[in-house]
Amino acid sequence: MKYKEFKELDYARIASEVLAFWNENRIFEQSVDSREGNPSFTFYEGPPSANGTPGIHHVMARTIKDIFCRFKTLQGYQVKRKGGWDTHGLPIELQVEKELGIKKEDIGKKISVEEYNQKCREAVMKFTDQWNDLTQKMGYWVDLDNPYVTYHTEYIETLWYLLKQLYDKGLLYKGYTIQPYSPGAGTGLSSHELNQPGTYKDVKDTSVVAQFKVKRNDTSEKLFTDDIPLYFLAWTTTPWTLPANSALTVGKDITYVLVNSYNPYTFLPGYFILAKDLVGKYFSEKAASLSLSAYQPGDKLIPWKIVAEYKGSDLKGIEYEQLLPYVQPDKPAFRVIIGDFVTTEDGTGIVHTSPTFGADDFRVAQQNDIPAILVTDETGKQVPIVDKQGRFVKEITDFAGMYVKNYNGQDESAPNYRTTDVKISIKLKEENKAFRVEKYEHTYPHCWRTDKPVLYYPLDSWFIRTTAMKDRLAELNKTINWKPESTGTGRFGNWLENLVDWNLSRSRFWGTPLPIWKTEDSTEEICIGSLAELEEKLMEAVSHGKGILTPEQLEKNNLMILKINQGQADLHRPYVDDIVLLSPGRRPMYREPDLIDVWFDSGAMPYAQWHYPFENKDVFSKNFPADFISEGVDQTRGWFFTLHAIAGMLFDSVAFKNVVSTGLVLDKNGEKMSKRKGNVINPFMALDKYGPDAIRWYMVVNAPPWDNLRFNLDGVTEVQRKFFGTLFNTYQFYALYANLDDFRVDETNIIPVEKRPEMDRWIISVLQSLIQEVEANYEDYESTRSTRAIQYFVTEQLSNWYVRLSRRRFWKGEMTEDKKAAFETLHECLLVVAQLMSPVAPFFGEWLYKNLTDGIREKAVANQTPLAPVSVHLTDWTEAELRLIDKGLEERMELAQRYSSLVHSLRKKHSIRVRQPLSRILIPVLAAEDKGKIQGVEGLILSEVNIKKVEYIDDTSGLLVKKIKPNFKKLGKQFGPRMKDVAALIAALNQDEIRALEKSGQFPVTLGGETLTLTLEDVEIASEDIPGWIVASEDGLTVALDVTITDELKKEGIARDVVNRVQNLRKDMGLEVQDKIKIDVQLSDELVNAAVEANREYICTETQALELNLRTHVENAQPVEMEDFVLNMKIQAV
RNA sequence: GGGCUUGUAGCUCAGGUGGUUAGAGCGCUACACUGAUAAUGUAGAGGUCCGUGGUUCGAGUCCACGCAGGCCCA
Repeated sequence: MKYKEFKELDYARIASEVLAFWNENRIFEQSVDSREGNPSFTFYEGPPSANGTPGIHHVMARTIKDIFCRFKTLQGYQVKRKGGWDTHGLPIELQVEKELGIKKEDIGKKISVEEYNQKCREAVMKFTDQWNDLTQKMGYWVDLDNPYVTYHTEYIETLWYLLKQLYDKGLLYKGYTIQPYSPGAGTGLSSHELNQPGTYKDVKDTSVVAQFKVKRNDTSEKLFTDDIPLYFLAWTTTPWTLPANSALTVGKDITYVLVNSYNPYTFLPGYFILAKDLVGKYFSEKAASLSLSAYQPGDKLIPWKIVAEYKGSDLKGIEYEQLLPYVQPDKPAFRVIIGDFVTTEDGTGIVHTSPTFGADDFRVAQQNDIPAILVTDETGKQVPIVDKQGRFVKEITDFAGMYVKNYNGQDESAPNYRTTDVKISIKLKEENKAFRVEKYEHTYPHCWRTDKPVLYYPLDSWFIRTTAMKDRLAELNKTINWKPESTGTGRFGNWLENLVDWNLSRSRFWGTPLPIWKTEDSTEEICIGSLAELEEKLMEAVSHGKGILTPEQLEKNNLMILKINQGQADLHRPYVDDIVLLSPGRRPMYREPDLIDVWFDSGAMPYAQWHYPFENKDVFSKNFPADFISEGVDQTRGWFFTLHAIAGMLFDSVAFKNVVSTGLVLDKNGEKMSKRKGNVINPFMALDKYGPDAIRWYMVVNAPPWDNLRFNLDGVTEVQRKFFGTLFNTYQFYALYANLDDFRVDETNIIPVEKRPEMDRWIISVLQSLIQEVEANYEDYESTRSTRAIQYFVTEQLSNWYVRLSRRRFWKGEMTEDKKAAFETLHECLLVVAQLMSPVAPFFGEWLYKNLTDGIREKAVANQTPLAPVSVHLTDWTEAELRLIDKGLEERMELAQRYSSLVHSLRKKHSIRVRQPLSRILIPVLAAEDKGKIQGVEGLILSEVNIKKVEYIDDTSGLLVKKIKPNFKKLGKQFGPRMKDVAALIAALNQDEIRALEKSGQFPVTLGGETLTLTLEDVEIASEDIPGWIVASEDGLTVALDVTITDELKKEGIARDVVNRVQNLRKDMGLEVQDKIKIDVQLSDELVNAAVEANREYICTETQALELNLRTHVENAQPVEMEDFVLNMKIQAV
């Protein structure tokens, strides 16, 4: 059986053939099954949502996932990869709304919740086919036959189990969150709704700089100098929130000043505290020089003076008197706290903080244990001082019942119309509590349905008390290996440090319902943790509920019991909403209407994918935590966090040990891909046109995966040409000559590496180093470094050096030991490359492996050798054989490459073509060992650059001109500031002095009267010149070339030219490599004739010519352009 | 506004712990080489290493402050 040869490299064909092979032989399944009993390597698949079409960035993310799973499989681990689908959530709901042409409030009215959810269920798997197609075509191995699906009842049951665990630990509670709220519409607004065009409008609001009077006590005493009162100045554009003030927030590093002046409305004296940068806004420059004591009430210019300066951190903890004391909080409040959101852009640098009416305020208050100002409503609930219609509650006596904004449609143009903000401002002015009141124009969000300003308002929500476990979560995070590290320590770590409770509630329809039932007065509640528990409670409700529950409720409960028994329970809305349970006090309990955040769904996949703990306990325990996960960096606070939080809180464990967060895929100009810009790259087109391997390889080799990738199809073409093209050609070369010789590698009869020629030992040595490097980098999740190393090896070392210099060995003569060694060496290199590359380029790696080994499979199977597996993905990782690494040899080969390059450059400079042989080069050697090294590769250099011999010249020849340079690294440390002088001294040494230094190893110099002894280590000496020769020199290597062309050399050059032209003619005639020919040359001038005559044998062997005749006239001869003449010749096949 | 991140040739990227001519590939120009090659070699053109300060004998590299892009969050 011959090695397969190919006309051209057809990426798409390779991909489709290999894919068919995998599917037919279930290679993926085998790659998992064949590792049964081995240690497992656990990977978690972050579930994609199949309601959208996959993009090119999914190819990126999945390539990274695939690489390490395949690599670990090669290493012998069993790597199960359960696929999954994320099926709940807002994007799906919005898409369905759009399809049906309805809005959120229509659900339950125009369409029943039941029908609506049915639509969502259908929509969510809409593009599953496309996703499966992509998975196949890109070669992503993941188990899609048994995926986990987040809307399945088993999945939800596990979620309920987990929620109940949290509930029982006291980590699930109901509280407030600040959300945009429209009193007019009576509903909260999602960020999506807030981003509708036209919601942000320019409005003029009354803004107030309020005076908060400092309480004089131990903490604040340092600020006082006399008995004049001190005030914090804080600015707000929403004066109606001032009765709800419970703290003032300052910036830690902002500078504040204490200004002595007077209130412009009451003319009373005071010290005012505000940010230094903003003094000019409130105190006139013209008044700065006026005397404070000369001030008369009513004066236009109010004198002022800065008397002290503080950092924000100095002010922390200082207490002040409540500004509008209508409602008292239940905990200590009214003090200065530190917040990261304070600026000195506008206002006073001190932020009025009311936890009920601002998200920042709420968060910073929570972090500092500042209570909100709340009142108790008629049902006994704690509520804010503004009700859901937008009116002040009765406790705000002076303003009770007033709308904080114009929500009741008052005529604003009426002559005595005053906004509530204005009324509050007047009160503050009168009470010496306002320092400035003015209109302020700014943009503010408005409800897109009512056109009224939005309020930021606290709404009921369920929270997971992540703050309770904050420290533990941060600690666990430190044990995770993040790639890149900064995402873990910075983006994720910093965020964990400032963690707030996880708001779990969503007021939607399609999602996992919160399994909590409550009595109407909230005094009794229950959290359900399993179907069994639900059934038990249902039975209880049914058997004791007569007369308490309505007949309809009882019937629905019965229906649910039936469904549970039939294994057909649907835990979605509206069915769960129909369930009414009984409390221990025998009162009806209704479900809390919220759904949970979809991120909880996906964060719970380690447990829910196995329906833990109801099933698969053993599978779970073997596969938790994950060894490896990978997703986009935008998941840091999404999936990465929810995985981490749930595992940390419930299992006191990390959820994953290694994580690669990938960057974004941008277009070639670094812009985000978007349909609008039309710069989106269709992944299916890209995979079809360029093949999956080139796309995958490009994505990895181009830049580390955590950097953003500028996806440029030209780059893919380059990878095709440069890497795959070269590798393909190298294989083709091997196949061509192996087939000619009918050669086949026999694993049981291989020439030991030690017995192969130096060239072979070199590439084998380099290959072992490559294996080490690639393995270490894969281990470290540095796939980019692995691919770069492989690419360098293939293009530079294997193809461009080993094959290029070894070609003759492959096509010359009969099968000899040397030829066999060459075949075996090249085979070995290609085989290892096939395996090393296979995690990244799984199709091409497979193709290469099979082409190299299919012909010897039977024998390999019979002998149970390493090549027995039918697929590269079933092979065992090739271990680097350290004994085969010969660093000395690698170093020598590098010398050969560098010297060759230098000689090439000399030839170029003097326009002497490489086919023209030259007699000699001179290489200066300063040390005997250098000479030895070069001699080892002398032959290679000579044949590469077409030179007859090397002559070495050493120091004693006296021919060398040397250059000396200080060793800055060493001397710099020693001499520091005097380094420049030392450098000058060294540069000034003459040839004799350098020689003296070299000879004795030391040389005295004087620096500023001090005698120093220079040693050889203090300097670098190189020979740079040989007088009278043409010389090239680079990085310490020097070579000189003798450019004399004797007649003899000239003739040889002509002969080589003849060979070249004959070869070209053969090619043109379409002859095969092994075809024999006959050459007739028409006599020409004497030199040419002599050249052909003298090199007859050489020409014949090179060109496979059986005879070469010089004739005075050749019929039908072809004129052939030579260097500086035309030769007529004829070639015939024989 | 905050956290993280990026900025080096026309393009894509390398440049441990600071050390004296800042590199590679692609692209461009010219010449050469080639019986595996869609390759390859040599040379040329192409750099304010984002800017400004600082530390240092010495900064692409360290520090500070900016500028510009990106992501996440407000």
